[in-house]
Amino acid sequence: MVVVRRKSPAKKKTGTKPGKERILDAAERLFARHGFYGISVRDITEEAGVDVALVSYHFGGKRELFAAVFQRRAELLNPERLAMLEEVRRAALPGLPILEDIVNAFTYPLLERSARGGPGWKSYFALVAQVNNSPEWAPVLMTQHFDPLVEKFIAVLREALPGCSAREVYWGYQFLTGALTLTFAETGRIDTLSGGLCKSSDLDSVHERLAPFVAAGFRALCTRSNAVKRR
Amino acid sequence: MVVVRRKSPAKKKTGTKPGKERILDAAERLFARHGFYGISVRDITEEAGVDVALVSYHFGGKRELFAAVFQRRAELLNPERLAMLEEVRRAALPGLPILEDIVNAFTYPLLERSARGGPGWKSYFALVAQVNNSPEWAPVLMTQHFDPLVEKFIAVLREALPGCSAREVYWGYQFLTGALTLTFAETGRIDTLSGGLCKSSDLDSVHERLAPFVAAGFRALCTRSNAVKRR
DNA sequence: CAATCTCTTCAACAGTCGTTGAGTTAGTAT
DNA sequence: ATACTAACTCAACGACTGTTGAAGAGATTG
Repeated sequence: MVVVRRKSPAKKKTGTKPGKERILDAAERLFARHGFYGISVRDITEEAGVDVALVSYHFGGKRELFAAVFQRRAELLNPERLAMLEEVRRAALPGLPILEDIVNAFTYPLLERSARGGPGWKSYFALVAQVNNSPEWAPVLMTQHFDPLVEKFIAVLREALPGCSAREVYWGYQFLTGALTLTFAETGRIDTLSGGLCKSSDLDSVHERLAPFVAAGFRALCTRSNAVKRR
Repeated sequence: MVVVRRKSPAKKKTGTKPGKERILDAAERLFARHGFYGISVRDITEEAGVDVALVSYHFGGKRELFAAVFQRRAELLNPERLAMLEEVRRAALPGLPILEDIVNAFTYPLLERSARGGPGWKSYFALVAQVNNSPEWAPVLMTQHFDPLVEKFIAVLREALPGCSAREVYWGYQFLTGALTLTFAETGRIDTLSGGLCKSSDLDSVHERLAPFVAAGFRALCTRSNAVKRR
């Protein structure tokens, strides 16, 4: 990528964060926009105001830095999502939770942080969007950091959809995660398409709409599969 | 990326295609997997069995090659999608087309070619998936090559959803395109998640399910927005 | 004090990057 | 035959790539 290079060596910026964290923050921002190969370690360390060699020192190499960026916030996120899922389940006892609440437990902690968690979270979810759609990275990073949680969600979804075949639930989950991650990419396309009526960054609007949309979709898949069976 | 380099200059492969087309084919395959920055022009020309300089000669540069790859099949695709949309509209006269048929006109030409159009088409849609989720490329390439068609689809969707506010339709379209493009990425994640029950490459399964899912989602958005208004 | 440790800087490495200009080939038009 | 052109090869350009080893700074520990 084209980046204006500082002529004099970039000294530490105003912040007093240690170099390791500054590198993670800068890498998050830049990887989110241009992907793993679109950014050099020098782009990152100059943005962070530290020496190039620190990437190898702290992380071992560029790939490991990428993995560390991906891991950092996943570890903060997943316990909260799991707790919210359990809470939804508990609150519905002795009955079963409704679909909309399950979907919300899956999406709300993400949408909330992307909307109001600060620029770091915003970048992070844009990065997740790219990784999730990459044949090269998704099988490694998404599977490693998110699949254990996803399996739990799908188990609860299946509980809430008795009589619905497992395949329908898996495909429904695929559509859900596709809709969600494109939202996180915030490419601004819906802004221009709608002539400014909708804004990519308006994640509250997404939060209002995604659960009803997806829940209705799940129910349609189930009635469809039952109709096919009945034939 | 790591690629085994041929020591002796790679001569033309068995095919007799002209170099320009061979470059487009190779670039499509490699860009789809590793993105624009993840592939060098030498990776491409060696895969194509032609000289490095031919990229600059035929296309002007690497970026222009990327744009040409993206454009080539978009031009073949969009007329067919538009014709199918018009056909759905005409067949419903004097009434309005049903949602499922509109969604199918949008998705079927894509899913059909990705499933049975050959490896070139498969790579192409995987590339579209990555571009659509990239803040760097989507505003340029997606907007340029697909937005005129998308606007027509959204216009017909609004006809078929009378009384539904425009914002709901735009958000519904966003969820649709997110679900669709993640499908095209074929990352294999649903395969491992489902323990082999579902396969990323099984686009017929997607074709059966996407229209019912999305149509139900659209309807849910509309009833939701009307419920909010009525308050 | 000296020893040790972590964090950081600096300079340099071998290799790869996209692009270019000059030259070759082959086919067509004049 | 000559001239022209499009398609292609070859060698090289300067810039940038990720990584490394040696050295230094500063705090902590013995």
